[in-house]
Amino acid sequence: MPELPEVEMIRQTLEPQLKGLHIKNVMVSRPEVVAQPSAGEFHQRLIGQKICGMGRRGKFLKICFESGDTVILHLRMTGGLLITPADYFVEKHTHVTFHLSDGRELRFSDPRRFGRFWLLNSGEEDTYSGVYKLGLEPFDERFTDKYLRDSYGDRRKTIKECLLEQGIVTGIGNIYSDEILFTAKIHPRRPANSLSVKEWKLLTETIQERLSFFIEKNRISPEDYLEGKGKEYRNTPFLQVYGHQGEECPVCREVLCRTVIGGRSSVFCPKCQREKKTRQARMNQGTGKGKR
DNA sequence: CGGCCCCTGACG
DNA sequence: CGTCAGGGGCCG
Repeated sequence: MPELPEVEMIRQTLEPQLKGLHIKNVMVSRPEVVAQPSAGEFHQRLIGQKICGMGRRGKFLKICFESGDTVILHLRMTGGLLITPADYFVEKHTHVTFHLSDGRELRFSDPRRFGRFWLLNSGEEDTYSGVYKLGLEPFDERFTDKYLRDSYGDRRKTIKECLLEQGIVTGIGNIYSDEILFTAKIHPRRPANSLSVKEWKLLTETIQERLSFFIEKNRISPEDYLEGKGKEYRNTPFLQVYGHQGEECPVCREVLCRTVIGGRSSVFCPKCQREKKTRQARMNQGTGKGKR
């Protein structure tokens, strides 16, 4: 469920609270959520470790320990991480509980059980979690319009599906791909190789602008985070198209359409995001009109 | 590549 | 009851 802005919000909210604490115990009630190593080893190896920070890579969260060991976590669709007092109501589907040295608990809950943990030893190469397959962070200085164009420019695949891949640029999911393409006025079904140089540039800028915007909108206090059980995100009031099919486009008032692309529900404005270029647009491009 | 799978819960 | 869900891996 969470995409880059939500995962970043979780990291920013939890890191200051976890930093410096020790793991007193680890309870795993659903061993299958620990992908690597075995749940037993996961438990044993984490006891006594001191947390020195948290990180994020794409939609993966990392908990870093002073020993150099790292816990990697992917929340997938419905996973949530919550720091609670020990006597706090235990949510249904709580699969992993870390007992912390300040008496509180770090709890992982996930109704659908798609979320996964990995534990890497200090210096161990990560060949399990999938982090190694990820492309650039959208805020990496190497992430440029040229990079996107060079990576995708020859693909016939739809631009929406390209954005959902994590191997070129990472962190964009189904909601933000729709939001980004709407803002950039690019139809989600456009083949990647049909985008102009200008559109690649606009798309690159829009990816960074929209993700920054939603990271800002997601900022939350630890109290509100606990209140919302770590799964209540603040971005929804600011979504312009996702979930708004059948409603008016906030820009042109045309009715927003829903379709399925790559098996994923996609919402777009048929007027702002033209699938085919209009005769006028082709003429403008052909004559170089609008340039300079 | 598309299609299916992993799961539970919300909603029509 | 069927369908869908903001993710991703695997299989033919």
